[in-house]
Amino acid sequence: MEVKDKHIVSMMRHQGHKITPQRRAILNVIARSDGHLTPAALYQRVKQRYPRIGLVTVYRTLDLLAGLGLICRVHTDGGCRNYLLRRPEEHHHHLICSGCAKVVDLADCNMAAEAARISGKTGFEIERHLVEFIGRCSHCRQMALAKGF
Amino acid sequence: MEVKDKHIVSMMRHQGHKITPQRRAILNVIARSDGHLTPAALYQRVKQRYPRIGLVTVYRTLDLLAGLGLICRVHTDGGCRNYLLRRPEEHHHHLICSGCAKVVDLADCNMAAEAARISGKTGFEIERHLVEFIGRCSHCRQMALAKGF
DNA sequence: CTGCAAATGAAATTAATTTTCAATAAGTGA
DNA sequence: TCACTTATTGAAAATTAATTTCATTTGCAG
Repeated sequence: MEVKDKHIVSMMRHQGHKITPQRRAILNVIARSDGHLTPAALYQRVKQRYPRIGLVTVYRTLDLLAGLGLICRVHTDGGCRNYLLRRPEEHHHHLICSGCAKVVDLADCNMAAEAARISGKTGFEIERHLVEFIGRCSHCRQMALAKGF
Repeated sequence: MEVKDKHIVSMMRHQGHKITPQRRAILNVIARSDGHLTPAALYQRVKQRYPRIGLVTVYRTLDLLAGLGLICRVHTDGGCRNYLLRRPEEHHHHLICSGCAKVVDLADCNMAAEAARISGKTGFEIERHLVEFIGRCSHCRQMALAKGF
């Protein structure tokens, strides 16, 4: 049981969640993967070390871990299904309102220097990147003010 | 028919794809949305102006448009289902290998100044952001060299 | 050790996505 | 304008993904 695992376990306990062998098995597989996993992939892997596990437990545990901020989502393999028109032809970033879901395009990207720095540091050859900012637009902010929040 | 729509239509034609009224209707709805749309949401909206459309046509058209780079994906509403352990507790970015799917955490974020600049420019109050770099790790690059590519 | 409530998983259900295949129609060339 | 070819469509079916139901199990506090 690694230090990181122990930390996660104590965080879950602190939030009032029980530590079951299924949750340990799931956590183990996630922690030992150096890449990213879909629910189905995770289920296959967990089943090898804990064959009696149910798929629904995997989904539940992922939701729990995500809700507690103990796992991250990654987005780069094209499986996400939330779309908008590509308005600028050139490379751009997105600014998305958490209130009304409006998307603003941000055309001036200045990540080249950062990508080069990361490249030098990690040995990766960086092909592309994605950047999203999330916040409340001026309209949603005004609405919140008008409501007296 | 707006200029942008015309441009998209000619790109599709140039790639050998036919321009059907269904595709026009879908493109219209996407273009007029200032936010992002799931397949189901898009289908509901398209159906209002083109009631005979099939759901599968929506899926196919989205795949076509995404493949041609004419639409973008956005990721910030929590619906994406590709996970990895949250290794650094503090805020971090991800560097993902397009060859082996390995994920490297990038802990030093320097987007605060950029976020403030965007905030001043757009009136948004920015709450958070996400950044992913995609490229090939040194191992995959070596494998490609070893194969003679 | 006991009791309670959270957690589990099989089965069923719902939701999302894709395939099949007959019919339709976009677009080209004459 | 017409005929032809092949891409595209959509209903129905199928597959895959995700969630719910509910009886049973079990983690953990006292």
